[in-house]
Amino acid sequence: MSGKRLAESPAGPFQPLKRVRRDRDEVNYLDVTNEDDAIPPSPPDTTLVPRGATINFSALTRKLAQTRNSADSAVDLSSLDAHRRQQNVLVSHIFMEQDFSWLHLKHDHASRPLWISPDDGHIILEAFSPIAEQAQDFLTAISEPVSRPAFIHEYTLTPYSLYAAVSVGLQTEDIIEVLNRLSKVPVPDSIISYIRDRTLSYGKVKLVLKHNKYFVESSHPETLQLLLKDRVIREARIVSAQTDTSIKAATFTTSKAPVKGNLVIPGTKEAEKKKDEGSKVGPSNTVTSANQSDADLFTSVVGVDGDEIDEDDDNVHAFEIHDAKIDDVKKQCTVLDYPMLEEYDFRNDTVNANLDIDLKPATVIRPYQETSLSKMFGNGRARSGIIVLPCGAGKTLVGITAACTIKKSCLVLCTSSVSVMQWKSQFMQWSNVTDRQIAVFTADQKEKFAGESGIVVSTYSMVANTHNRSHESKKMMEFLTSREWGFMLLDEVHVVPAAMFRRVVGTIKAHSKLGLTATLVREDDKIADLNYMIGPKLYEANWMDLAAKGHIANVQCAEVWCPMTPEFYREYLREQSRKRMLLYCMNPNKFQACQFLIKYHEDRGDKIIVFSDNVFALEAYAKRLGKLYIHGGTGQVERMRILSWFQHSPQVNTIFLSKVGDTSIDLPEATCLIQISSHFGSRRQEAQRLGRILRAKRRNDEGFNAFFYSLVSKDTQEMFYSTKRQQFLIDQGYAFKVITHLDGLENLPDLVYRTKDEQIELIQSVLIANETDADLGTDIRAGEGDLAGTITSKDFGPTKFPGAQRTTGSLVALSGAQHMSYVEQNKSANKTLARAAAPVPQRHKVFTRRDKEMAAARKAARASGAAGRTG
DNA sequence: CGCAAATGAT
DNA sequence: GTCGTTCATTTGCG
Repeated sequence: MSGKRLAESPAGPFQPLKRVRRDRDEVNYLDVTNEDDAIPPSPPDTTLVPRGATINFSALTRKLAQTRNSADSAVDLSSLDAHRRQQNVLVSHIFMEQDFSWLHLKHDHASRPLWISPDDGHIILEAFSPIAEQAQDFLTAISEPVSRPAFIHEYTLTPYSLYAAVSVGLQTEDIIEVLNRLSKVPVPDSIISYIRDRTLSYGKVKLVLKHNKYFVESSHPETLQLLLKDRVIREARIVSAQTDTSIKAATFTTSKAPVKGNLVIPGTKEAEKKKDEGSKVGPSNTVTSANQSDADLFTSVVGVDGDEIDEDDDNVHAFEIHDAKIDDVKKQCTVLDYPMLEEYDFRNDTVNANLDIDLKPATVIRPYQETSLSKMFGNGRARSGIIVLPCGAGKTLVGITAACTIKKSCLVLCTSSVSVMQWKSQFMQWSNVTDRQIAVFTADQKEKFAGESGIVVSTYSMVANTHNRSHESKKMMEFLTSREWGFMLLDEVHVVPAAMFRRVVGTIKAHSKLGLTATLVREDDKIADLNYMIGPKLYEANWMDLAAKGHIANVQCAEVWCPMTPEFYREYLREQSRKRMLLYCMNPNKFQACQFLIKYHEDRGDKIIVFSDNVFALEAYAKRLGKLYIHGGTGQVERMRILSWFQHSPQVNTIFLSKVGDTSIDLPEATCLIQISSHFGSRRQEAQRLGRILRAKRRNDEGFNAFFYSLVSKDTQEMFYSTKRQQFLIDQGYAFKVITHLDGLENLPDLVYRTKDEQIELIQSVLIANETDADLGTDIRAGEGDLAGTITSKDFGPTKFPGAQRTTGSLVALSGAQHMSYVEQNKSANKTLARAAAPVPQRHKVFTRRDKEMAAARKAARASGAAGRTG
């Protein structure tokens, strides 16, 4: 089935090849294989890789991921030869275009896991290598992961990734050295000079706050000299009395380079040890577990002693600059290709009051959380930067731990007010922060913390908003902007590059910033801006690794191809693009597939979330299948009620969600996710949705899986979008299966839209709804309140409205009293509800109440007719 | 509570 | 490759 997909993708991944070194041909390839350290003829068949490791790795690795499932079953030992031949045929034409076979393999290349492309700095990691995990640690530090499916990982060296590498303390020559040790071929000169060039200028300059003064700091005085040649930077400099008296004007203040010292990140094993040892504190340069693991990497992989890679110069040099000109200097440094790292020497900050918080004793953080934090606090200061962890992997706890390490005033920003509340409660849960120390700042609540220092949790829009501010907000904003913050925590940091939100970075004075996100991708090109706005990416977890270690769920991904029924496809071809969407969403085959999957997983005991971007489709599906749903129009109270039913009641196992589910709703545990409408190709959204089922609880059970289905109508635009959306997940190593037939679907009792008549009815309702929505739109909504297309989930629960009058009105509208065009559609909707309600053996009280209300409503409607609506 | 306006992501 | 629609969020006001 995957094969079919391959065949159908028009261009395939192999088409857009760069035409490099066309003169290369078979001869060169043979030259290499004839060397004494020729590749062994037996598996693992690395012989394929050197020729395949040419270009367009992304496409290749992605395709490998997609075909992995079929390949796995197809390849056993007996057919390995056939498989290899097949692979050769598949990729052989590539070598005509580009060939690196002139690179000399080291004699022991088999034990080294890396291939490095001389052209573009792409690095291929053999993930099946025994030292792959250590190599991966190193690669994540120095390069960007491009694609990480099961066996072959691809990384790329970029200026920013090297910037990040330097910022976590790696030195230029060490990077080259380790790379060389891991590589099957000597690191190409082009790559060496690339690394030297970039690391020479990047990460050499730091912005440090010391005793409430800003310093531009560097280990290299000549770099500071260079920067001072720039007018903007020169004018920002404060020439202190001390330097004035010295003979040379260009002398900088000099001090010992900082070491991590006895800084202990709370919640780590180190912290435990400290507690046990009591007062016994080692020498200032204690080796932490994080340092230890780094050392392990270098010694085991590289064979270099830890001492050798220590910083060669212990002195740092600095000049002071004006507080007010920080932004200018930062910008200018970026322009000059010397982006500044921001570091906060919080332990020596005596000006800003300490905040007395700590993690609760019982709180222990996970290894990868510790690793990410060790990147941040590696040298005893707080580095600004971004940490990327999948949803459900405990981003919040990382942020809280960071705050508890810095122990200064802290500002937390998130996207929605729901998140604000969650952050506050998480702070209360994991740390010993008191109610007086933590305050929230939203439209509803405008608090200030008591005392010198504290935590404020707010939203981006609250801080970014410039006009139309209420009096209270103005006062609060003055409070926020007037003081210095030790730590700014940016939740969902990928939103910050947006025009409005990026203002907050400028308006708030924070000494260190930490951005958290699960998906560091945007569909525009603004994501790179984060490098200078917040800082480099300090750590990015590999989803597959976390899943393998049981921290997040193991997810089975599948794309279900639903053929369009002839009637729907005819209309699809005829309609304009806007209505097309609705048609392929409402495809009866998709409807049935959805019903089948829900039934199947409910029987297994799964909790199921169904996503639909399209609200009309969302409501239609939910009503037809008799499930609860939430969309943007659903009130806050209603949402909470439905979510808690979903969480606690064994009768409510499926809910339907619109885009609201993407962010800001803290969804309870779910183990199965179905997408019925995902028409725009947003990788972030797809990843975020998948993240909804990653939260691990029962995940340590052997063989426990979560399920992710994408329902796609065949031969429509959806196919294109679906592929685009999946890219992020495929790069994370997820394999999508393609399902074209659901076994047993035909035999499902109560299968919806089984007959042609019902399908015709559906298509008519779709077309009519489309028109009426466009024509009547707001008029009807305003006049009738709850029209068929606009009612929300409140109709399923106890109604919020005081009298039965309103309920009656909405149901009369539902049954289509006012427009003939609604009759067919809504009669069927009512029938559906009634039918779906009846056969369920154990009724939740929600439904019994609803049944009663509906019965009463019908009775009232019969008795009073349309007149009843006027109330 | 409902509305409008602004903004964001696609 | 680009264009634009829709649905979501936030805020303050009446």
